Amino acid sequence: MRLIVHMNRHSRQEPLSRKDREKLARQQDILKAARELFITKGYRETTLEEIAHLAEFGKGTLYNYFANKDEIFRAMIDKAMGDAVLLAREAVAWPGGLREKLAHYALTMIGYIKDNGELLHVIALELHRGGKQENAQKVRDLLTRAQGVWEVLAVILQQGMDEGTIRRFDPAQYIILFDGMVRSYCFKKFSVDAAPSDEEYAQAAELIVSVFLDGITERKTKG
Amino acid sequence: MRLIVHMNRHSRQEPLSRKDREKLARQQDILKAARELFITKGYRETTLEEIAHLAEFGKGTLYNYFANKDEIFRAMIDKAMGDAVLLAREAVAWPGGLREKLAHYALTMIGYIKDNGELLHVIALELHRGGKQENAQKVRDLLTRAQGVWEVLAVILQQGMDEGTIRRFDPAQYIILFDGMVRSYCFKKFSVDAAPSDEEYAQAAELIVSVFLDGITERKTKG
Amino acid sequence: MRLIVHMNRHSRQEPLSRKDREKLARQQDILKAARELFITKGYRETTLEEIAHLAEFGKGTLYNYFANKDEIFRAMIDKAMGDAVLLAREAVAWPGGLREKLAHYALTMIGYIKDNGELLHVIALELHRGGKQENAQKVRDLLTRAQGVWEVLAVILQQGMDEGTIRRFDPAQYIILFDGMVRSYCFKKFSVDAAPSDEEYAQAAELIVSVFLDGITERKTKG
Amino acid sequence: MRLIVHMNRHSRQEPLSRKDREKLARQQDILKAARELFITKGYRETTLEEIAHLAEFGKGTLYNYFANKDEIFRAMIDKAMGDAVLLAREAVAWPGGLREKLAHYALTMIGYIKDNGELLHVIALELHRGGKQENAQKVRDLLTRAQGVWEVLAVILQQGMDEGTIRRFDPAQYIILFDGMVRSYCFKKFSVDAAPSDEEYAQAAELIVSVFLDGITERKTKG
DNA sequence: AATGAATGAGACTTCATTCAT
DNA sequence: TATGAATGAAGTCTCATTCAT
Repeated sequence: MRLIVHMNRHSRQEPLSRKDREKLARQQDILKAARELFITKGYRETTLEEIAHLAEFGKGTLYNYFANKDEIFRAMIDKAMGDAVLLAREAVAWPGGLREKLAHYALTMIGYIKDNGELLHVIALELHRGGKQENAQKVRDLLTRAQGVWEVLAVILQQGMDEGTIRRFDPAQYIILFDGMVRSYCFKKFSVDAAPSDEEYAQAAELIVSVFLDGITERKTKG
Repeated sequence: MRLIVHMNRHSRQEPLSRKDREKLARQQDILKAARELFITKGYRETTLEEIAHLAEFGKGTLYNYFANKDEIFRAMIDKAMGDAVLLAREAVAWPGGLREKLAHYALTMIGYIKDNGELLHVIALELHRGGKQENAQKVRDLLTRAQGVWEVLAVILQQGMDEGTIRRFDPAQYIILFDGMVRSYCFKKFSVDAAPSDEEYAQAAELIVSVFLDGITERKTKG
Repeated sequence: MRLIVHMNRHSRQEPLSRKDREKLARQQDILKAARELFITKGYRETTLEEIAHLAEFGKGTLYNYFANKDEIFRAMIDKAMGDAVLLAREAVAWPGGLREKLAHYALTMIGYIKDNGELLHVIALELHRGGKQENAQKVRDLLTRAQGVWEVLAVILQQGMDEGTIRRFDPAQYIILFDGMVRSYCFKKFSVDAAPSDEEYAQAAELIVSVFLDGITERKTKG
Repeated sequence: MRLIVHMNRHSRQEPLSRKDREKLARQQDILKAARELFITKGYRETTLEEIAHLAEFGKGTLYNYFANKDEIFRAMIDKAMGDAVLLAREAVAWPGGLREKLAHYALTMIGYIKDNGELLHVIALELHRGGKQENAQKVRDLLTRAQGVWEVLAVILQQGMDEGTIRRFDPAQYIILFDGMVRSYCFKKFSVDAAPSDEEYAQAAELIVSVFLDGITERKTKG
């Protein structure tokens, strides 16, 4: 069986040949189509024929780029997780203090979820399963990457703790709660409500950060 | 095609005949089996044969109780959402103040998720989809019920706001954030970490409520 | 995966239930259809749809009786080899001396090959391959059974040697040559020539035995 | 569709141009690769990609030399049959008497089968089939060539009969039996036993000829 | 009412063949 | 001429659903 090399940002930096660049571009096209369908229909409910059609390829062509359907799914997740980690890193590097960094993460994450829809849910589901099958290793890889996001974000909190700004506690646990709020907000917004405006997103990000940092208890002398 | 009436707690309260009661019991047996499998394997990955086997019925018998596989899934979700609403109602009625009610909800919800695993994720996914297909109505029903949970919980916050205990703001939005934290905690705990103890759950519930009410900012003079 | 039990003559002798008998009968029907097609078209060239059609079943029904295509092939071979061994045993028990026993074997074998066509060739081919794949064990089983035929026949020669009737030599090697003559005759007859008569078969059997025992050299004082 | 002319030894004897010679050479390369794969894996199991790879060509290039996969197979068989006829001719011309000629044929044939493996089986199968399909003509061609081998060998026996050395009988029938012994020996040796030595081959050839000429009956006064 | 054998639509995957480069 | 990416027909296998018992 021919080995199919998935080129991603982790490859060495040599300039790619035209051939390789085209191959890479086509892989991305397929992944894009697959992602759209996986998100809206789910993994099993999406057929290769649909993916091929949306990517404007013949059914068999997919197999020139990915070994099988599973591999497409895995590659897509890989990319999605990588993107999420990038967002987290971006937030860490964001200018300003704790509040600004978190707000930036919340805002960009909302945009990410808006674009990627239930992809994270789909991934989460896959994560939870497969413990039975042969994908044990595959699942473990995903978990590792998922934790990557939290670890990166935890750095922000660690800084805050070191500065004495926030309570000293396991930053990972805090971050998970923060992340949960962002996701829950998005779920509600994108499932139930009509499509909100950009401004609304900014407000939501502020709200989430505000609750996360200050809680919802009313205080007489705030600040 | 013969119409199959699903009897659930929303039916009118006339006493059921023995026949009907038995039928209802068998339906519940099937749903129980289906839920277990749907949770661990997912909808598409679960075959009717497996459900029938686990419910200790013949494959064909399922069709005496449900019109088709999809109907089983829907009924199961229906039941799960009903249970969640019950939890929310229980929390509202819980003795004590805001903090106690929320803590109780968090704790029971953690238990619920522990027992029901990814069921909520599965439901969430279903909610998100189907806008394209014929299940539009079905999805809308689910959403309505999902909102039911939040609406019930929102009552707690509304009381707090009326008492002046917490900031005046859209209680539904707050509740969504709270719910998100609970879920995110569970996801992390049940996916990544080893099975935690009951005590740990209680601490987690306290933590979540604490963050929700007070935020994570360090305050010199707390209280 | 449900285990499919292949019932064959090696099963214990308990009376089968009606269900089991019917299942067995249907298995045989499928095998019969498969054999016919495998013989005329070869293994890979035969589709499951064709087998199902010839056996007057739906495509999926085959899978109620055999785990997969390979299993059908194996079961068919199993039966064919078993039949061949029976022929050999029959020859050993045939009344008369060496010449009569061999003639009987040759005659019945010709009939067998006439009925089973190139089945033995197909088997032989499969035997030769697969050394590369996972069927190593499967192939070894077949070889064992194939040798079974020769071993049984070798008994005849051994008796002849003990009586001093024929030259003392490895009986297995002799038998292989004898078997080869029978097969070669059949190949020529059934491939090239028109369908011969029963009488012709009898003569052929005599001829083969004659050559095997006496050779083709002209002798002045024959007998 | 462009017609592809297969050049083989049967073409007229005009000197070939360099172009044609190169084309011929490339065809032979492809056939060599194909034969190796067909023998070990079978026709259907061998992909054009594999053939192309082994022949060190691109996949599409094969179509410059052969119309399709089937044509490659046919050409390969054609060559193999031609080789077999050559062996038979060689045997006829071999110095010595009947016994020596036959022994030589047996020995070289064993070597041929050793090298060509199940090729003859594959051919035999093809011969047997196709009566149903469109390859009727193709099969008839093969049969004609197959008979060619026997006809050539029959000449040897005919000579023997004319000399009074062997019984007067249809030489073709005798030859078929002889051929069968050789093949059967090879089948057993190459399928079941470990790889034998050259010396063993020589003994086997002697044995086969001995049985063929003298039979296996013990005679008090031999010669 | 309960069953499970039968069914065929439809999924994934392979691969001979075409064709633009 | 040489190539291999693209293609879709065709194959194996699964499984929701039906229906005779």
